[in-house]
Amino acid sequence: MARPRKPLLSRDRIVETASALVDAEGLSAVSTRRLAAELGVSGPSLYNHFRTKDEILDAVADAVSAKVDLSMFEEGDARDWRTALHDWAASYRAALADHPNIVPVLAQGPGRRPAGLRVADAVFGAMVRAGWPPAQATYIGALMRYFVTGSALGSFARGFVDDETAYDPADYPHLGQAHLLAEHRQKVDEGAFDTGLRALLDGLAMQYETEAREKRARQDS
Amino acid sequence: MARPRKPLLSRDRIVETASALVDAEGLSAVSTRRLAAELGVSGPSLYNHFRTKDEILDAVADAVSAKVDLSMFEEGDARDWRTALHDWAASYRAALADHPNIVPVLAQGPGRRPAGLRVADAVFGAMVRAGWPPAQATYIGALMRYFVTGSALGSFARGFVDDETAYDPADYPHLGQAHLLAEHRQKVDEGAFDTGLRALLDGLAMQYETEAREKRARQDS
DNA sequence: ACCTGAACACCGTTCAAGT
DNA sequence: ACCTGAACACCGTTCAAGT
Repeated sequence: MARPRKPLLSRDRIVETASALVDAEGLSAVSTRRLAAELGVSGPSLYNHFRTKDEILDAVADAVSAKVDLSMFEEGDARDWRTALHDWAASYRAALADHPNIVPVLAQGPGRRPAGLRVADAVFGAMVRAGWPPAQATYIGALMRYFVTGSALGSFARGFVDDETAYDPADYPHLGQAHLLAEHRQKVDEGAFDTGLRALLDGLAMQYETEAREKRARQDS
Repeated sequence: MARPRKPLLSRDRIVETASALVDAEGLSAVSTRRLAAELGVSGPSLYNHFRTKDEILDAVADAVSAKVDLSMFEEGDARDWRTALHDWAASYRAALADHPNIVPVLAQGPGRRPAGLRVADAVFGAMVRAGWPPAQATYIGALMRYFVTGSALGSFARGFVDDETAYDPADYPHLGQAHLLAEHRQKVDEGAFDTGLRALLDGLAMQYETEAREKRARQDS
């Protein structure tokens, strides 16, 4: 066969197929041979388009980052910083929840992934524009990512086992209902996420007020 | 050689050696053959002590969970829930920071790992005792874990590249200083963690006060 | 019970060969 | 430029054989 006159592969087609495979069967199902088979080519062909398998997975992760809504951070948007942060976090979480198997890659940080960097850039810029000092704006981008990726990676309920015998009351006196969590997992995950997000935003608002008060005091003196 | 009269291996020795290997060279350095070589045996020997390689990594992760301080959640401890949560989060984060390479395993949730379950049990029990409704206590255990594991996994600064050319100002207008982050990474990570933890605890304290007020109102009527 | 070597069905990646 | 098969140096795991 050798070289076809029209390329069989493209970066986009590889990423699409890899994404579908990750979603359907998990990260561990992605081997270069398996992915190539899915694409109708032989394993080494992929290396004409990506340098390593990790680069392919990075591209899959970045495609998820690209789906995160950033419109609330645009200059003209009417939302205040707190609402913007809330809406962004919700969109971020929804994007990860749609593709939970790739979250371990995403959670490591943006690295060189363009969409991941775009997210970091947008939130930092918007927080500075809203009056946060640059150092605090950096912290906010980081801590929000901690929380959102942590929640997507370690889905609380999925992290417990659906097996009553796993939780001996002698060992874990308070976990009597833990095996039920798998049942309610969606409710628990949502409740924990909403509670945590509200707490974070309430707490940040308090710090913002404190800073504003101090700034006014400095100007008055 | 065959069977020696005194076993060459034990679960503890395997976990210790695997931990050292993970710390020194990362998760990907742990293959059953490599680990066995490190222990002076052949690869399949490990299967007399663990059913799978994943079970070994789970045990390595659980050894880290076992180092998390839980004394603040004991019945006799004088710390209030907010201080307890703060001190626990700090100890949790320190334990993970000592062994960053195993965090991806830990972040997936406690599963069947005894020390991980003990942590979940302790925080849930203490929050209920402090007056939180059980559903909220569950959420608190979950959201704190989201934040702590998220921060350990996705160390913000490590997630950026130490390379100025990676951040074209045309693409990322606000990331001009991003390549400097690697330098300050410890400061950024600590600042983001401290800021986020304080915000979370401030926000939770607000919710606690609201609940307490509502409870008083119900009792007065 | 606990170790061994051989074997099975895989991996990621390189490379010369083909068009 | 873009695909191929062959090859290299690995994997996790099973299993019969040894004591």
